[in-house]
Amino acid sequence: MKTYETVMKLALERGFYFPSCEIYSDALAGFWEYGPTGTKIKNNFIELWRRELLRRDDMIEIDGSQIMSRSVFVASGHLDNFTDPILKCKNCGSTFRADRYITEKTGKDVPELLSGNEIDKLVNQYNLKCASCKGTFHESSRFNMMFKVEIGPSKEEAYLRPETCQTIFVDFSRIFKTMRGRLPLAVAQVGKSFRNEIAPRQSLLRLREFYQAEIEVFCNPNRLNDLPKFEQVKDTRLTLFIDNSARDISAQEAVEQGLLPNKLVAYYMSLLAMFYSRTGLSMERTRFRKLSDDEKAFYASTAFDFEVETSNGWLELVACNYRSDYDLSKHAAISKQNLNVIDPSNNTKVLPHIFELSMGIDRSIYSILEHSYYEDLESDRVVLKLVPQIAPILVGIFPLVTKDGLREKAQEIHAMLKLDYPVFYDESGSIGRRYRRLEEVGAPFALTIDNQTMNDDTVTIRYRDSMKQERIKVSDIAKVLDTIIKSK
RNA sequence: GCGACGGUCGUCCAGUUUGGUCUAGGACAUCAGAUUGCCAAUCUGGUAACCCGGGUUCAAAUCCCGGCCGUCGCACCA
Repeated sequence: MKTYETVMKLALERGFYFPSCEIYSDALAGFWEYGPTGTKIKNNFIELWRRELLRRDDMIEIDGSQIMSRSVFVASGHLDNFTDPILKCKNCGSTFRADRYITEKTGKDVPELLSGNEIDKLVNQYNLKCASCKGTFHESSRFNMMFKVEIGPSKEEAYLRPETCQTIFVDFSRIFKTMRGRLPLAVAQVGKSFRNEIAPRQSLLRLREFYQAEIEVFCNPNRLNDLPKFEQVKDTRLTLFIDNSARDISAQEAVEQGLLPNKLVAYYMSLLAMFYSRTGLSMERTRFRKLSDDEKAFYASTAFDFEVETSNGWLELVACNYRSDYDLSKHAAISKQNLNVIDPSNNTKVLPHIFELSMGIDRSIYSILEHSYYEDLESDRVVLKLVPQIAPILVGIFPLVTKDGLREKAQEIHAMLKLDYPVFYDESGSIGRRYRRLEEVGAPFALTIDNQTMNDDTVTIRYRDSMKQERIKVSDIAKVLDTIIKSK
């Protein structure tokens, strides 16, 4: 059974990921490290993302700061909207989201942005008590999910970014000019974001410090259906989950039937689906779920979550948000910069709208591991069926025995390949044991150097999933590996 | 953040009820040597742990208190 526990166990045993600072007893929840194997998988995932999304669509990529000034988050709305009013019980310490709690108890609609004084007044007026123990509340306070940092000796107020996209927004003007941009322009970034989660849980699934890969598509809102390259993806099958029912539909039909608002949104959602299908996720266990109004982020006008089914239920991997001009208009207003650009197709000035694909990398890695985990009961083995592009090791190189010159021959082949391919040399233990160890970390191939190698310069290549073996020439190894890696 | 339960080698578990025999044991994994040589073979030897801090006691893995972490439930999830 592929469960969270079995994947977690493998991750700990094989160095995929593990808790941060674990040798100290005051290690904090919500922080995890990628070990050597996990780092390779993560890097491979990001490289595949670059290949299948950025290069395919000629996107540009930046790498921005993680600490950003206060004004950025005034403009983005995070200082207001990212802050929850909290009621804390004096007696048992239970905390409640103040606005929702008051609404729930009194039936009154309470705006989220109510001041602390007004909240305390309502609490007194209705004589609200703690739901757990009937205790009285402290004065209401605010909890901000952003990590605040102090810069320099004057302790200038700044924040760790809670989403990577803000750097793309604030850099937009310069990027557009220096890169001779034209709408639609997709700008991508991979990096860390930070959120002070109240209850981080389940290792990579809810972290306080986590990786995002975000793509922000700047577009002319009047030309969302003027997108010739949509032709390339119009037949892509998408699973749309709307109003509690799933439908499998082509990108073109989805636009025609109004399930997706326009070609631009459909185009990028199609690219995203194509990318994930290459990571080894089981696509029949994924869907784009349309968010209802009360689920949407405060900046989104249309929102789909790309979700994957795991042993814990459906998990959000990617937020696909049509953010309209929310971000650029706010940044333009607060920074007093003009962020309009010219659309040369009709020489009009526009403030671009933004459609974003905001991917959670850590969750994606976990989901790929879980979907790849396979217990082969017949052969009594655990196999991680990672695709070659994601696997931390592409091929293991094993001398069948260490005598008769086989060790030296194997080391020679290893040296020949190691600069160009992720290979792994191993001569310890029986050959079967080495195969087992290799497939447990998802390596799809093994090359075995045997006595015949010494006579005719061929090796066996063993396929992880079928356990079948073939002989290939040593001089052909690179060609065979290239074919595998570069397969479409 | 609240509540319940839990935390012992890399992993899984025994030991805690009833403090002493625990100098903490086993299995798997791992390392070295021997032997074998195409699917986790065998033998020998080794490395390796009581979450942290305080308390009770002649004596603490074991009892008590606090912290941290984990699982689950509630709440939260921009």
